[in-house]
Amino acid sequence: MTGKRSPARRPTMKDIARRAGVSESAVSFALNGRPGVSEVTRDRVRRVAEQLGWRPSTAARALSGEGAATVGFVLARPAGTLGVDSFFLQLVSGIQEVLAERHLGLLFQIAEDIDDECAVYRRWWAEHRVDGVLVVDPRTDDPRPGLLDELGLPAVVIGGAPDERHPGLSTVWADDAGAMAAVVDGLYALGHRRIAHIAGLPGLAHTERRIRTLRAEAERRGLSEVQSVPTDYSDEAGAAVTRRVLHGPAAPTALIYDNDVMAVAGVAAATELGFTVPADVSVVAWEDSALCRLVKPWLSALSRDSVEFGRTAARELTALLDGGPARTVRVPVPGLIERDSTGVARAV
Amino acid sequence: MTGKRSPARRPTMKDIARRAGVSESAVSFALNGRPGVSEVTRDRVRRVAEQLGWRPSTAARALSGEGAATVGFVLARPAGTLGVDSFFLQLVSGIQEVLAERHLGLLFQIAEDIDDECAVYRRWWAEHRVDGVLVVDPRTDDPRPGLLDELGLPAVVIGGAPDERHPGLSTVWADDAGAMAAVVDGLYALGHRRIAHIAGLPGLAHTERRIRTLRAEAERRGLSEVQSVPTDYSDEAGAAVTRRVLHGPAAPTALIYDNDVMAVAGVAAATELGFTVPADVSVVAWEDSALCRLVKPWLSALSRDSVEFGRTAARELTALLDGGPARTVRVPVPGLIERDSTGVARAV
DNA sequence: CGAGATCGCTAATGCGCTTTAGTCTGGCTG
DNA sequence: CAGCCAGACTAAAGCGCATTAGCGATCTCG
Repeated sequence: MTGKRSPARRPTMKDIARRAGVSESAVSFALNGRPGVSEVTRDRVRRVAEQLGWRPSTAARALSGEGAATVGFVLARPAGTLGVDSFFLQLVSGIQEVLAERHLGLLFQIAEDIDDECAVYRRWWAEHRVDGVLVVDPRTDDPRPGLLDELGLPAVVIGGAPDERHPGLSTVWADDAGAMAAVVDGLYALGHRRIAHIAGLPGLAHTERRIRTLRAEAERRGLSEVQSVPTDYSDEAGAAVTRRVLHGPAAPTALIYDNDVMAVAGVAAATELGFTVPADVSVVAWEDSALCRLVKPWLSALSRDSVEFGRTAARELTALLDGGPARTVRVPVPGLIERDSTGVARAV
Repeated sequence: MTGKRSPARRPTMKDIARRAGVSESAVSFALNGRPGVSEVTRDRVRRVAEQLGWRPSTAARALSGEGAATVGFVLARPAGTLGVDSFFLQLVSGIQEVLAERHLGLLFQIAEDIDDECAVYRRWWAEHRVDGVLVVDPRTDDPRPGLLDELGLPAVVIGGAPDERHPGLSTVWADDAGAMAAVVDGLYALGHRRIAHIAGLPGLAHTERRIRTLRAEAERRGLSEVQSVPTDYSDEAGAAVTRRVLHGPAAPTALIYDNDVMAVAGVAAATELGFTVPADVSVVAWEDSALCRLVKPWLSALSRDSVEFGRTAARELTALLDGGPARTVRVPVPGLIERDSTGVARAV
């Protein structure tokens, strides 16, 4: 009879205690660096632990009040728009890097929508699963900060503007208002006066922020033919909106897309309509990726270091878990990489 | 003095017991559907639990032998090639769907390389963090199945051919040998006799399988000018290899790319060299995605349902966790979606 | 009608760890 | 030399849950 699984019992502190000839408490003291044991004993215990390949059971640790050594990350996006941009994997990659150093786990979950996401937080909290969470895609009028405050779950909001109503949360964000201003500056300098902004999901804080900033920048320069059109980030939407705005006599001469996928789809759509990029219309993608250099012409894009963004967020969260104060930190404004899709505006 | 965080204590079974006027054990019996309490009491307890918003502490559960209610997923790929294809997020999305139903958490980690990945498994096991794991990117001569067997950690290998040496592991895979045969069939029928296969990472089981199958198919038809070139999946490699194989007098008339990104990069490279797709050279991408319809010409691609793939894998793992036997299940062979990048071979 | 089975429930134990409250020894002080 | 105290360590309790043993009360059947 072969057993179901080879047992391979994991060593516990009791095993260490026995082998080292001390009590379990001594082992605990020794391994956690607290006073109560002599240095000699501490060393011996450490050696035995290492030799046995001992690692603390997170379950037991969590149960005795130490926290779960895990942070949570929920992604609430329509299933269709999931794999399209590379931003999230890069972000997660950066997050991981920092968490791994401290042996913190990352509990990952995909949710249907924001209510579902809130339910996940509640469950995680009740189940004692996570010590803190990373929140992405902050919205205008977002229910999550309030909930997390209420639950007392440490959290850092990624990509949101600081929210003074929830001083318990940290925020890590890039000033896309500044980036938008820079883009408009550049386009204006090239002679563009009619600009369309194919925006992302309405309701997302940064979408609204970009739209607001664009409007403000336009007003500041007396441009009246500037518009923002929200989408769902999909390539279909990008193409459809492109066709729509390009239709008619006073078509924009510059298009700003809120992600790379839409930009690529938009270029294809524009080309089909007989527009040449950048001769007839300039294109800027808000998010750089391999994609931007996979198509012709190469896309000018706003580039940021998403991995570093993730690292920063994770660092803020660990600081919070260590009992530090909530902070608001700004990561560098995305920079415009000028490639082949932007040029001097066609003479009207 | 405002406390650091609002306490918001989570309810425990003791609270329920008190409110329902029964013992803790009765509560446990009631809530877990085991015999030992009357239906009346069970209902009452359930109601109280719900009203209190009680959820079992996974820590406590895990400690009392029930497992951690979590499965692990490690991604070991070079950081650069991380966000490029949409396969993983879709896979994870499918996995989630199944896990969420059973309230299983997904612990996600990115590793440097396969040794690092093994270390992660060891740690997870020792820390009692996961009940099972999902393994991707199986390799020829893979150390992971052996390790997982040794640790007694239930696991399902995603995308690997069945491995009779480790009967404890389940396997979920698509028969890409069959798919490759179908692709070659199609290309052959279109008159293609010289085919280049821009393959993925060498050492990955499915890369080797595809290469082997292609060779076999070529031999079967007496084609001598068929080659496979392994790459690192990056767009740069895709472009570089494309330029290389297209150079010279007997250039292939058909190119098979092991992912969508390389295919797109390859088309761009070929176009630069003066080749027209599909007039001069046909292109097939092994992995369909939005990307394939973002470029001109639209790419013919092998399409599979990655989300369903993930679902299937997760289902197998949960079956394993329930004590079921290890199984090998095949998901449907990817189907060739013929779009605009494949055509009749140019007359030689 | 009494012995055993069954039901509905409670008390107690253990999972692996942290932490508090001791215990004991040796050295130091007055 | 009694009295104290610091240092090194142990004993025990508790975290939230599952589980086993146990205990009356009711039921069943010979």
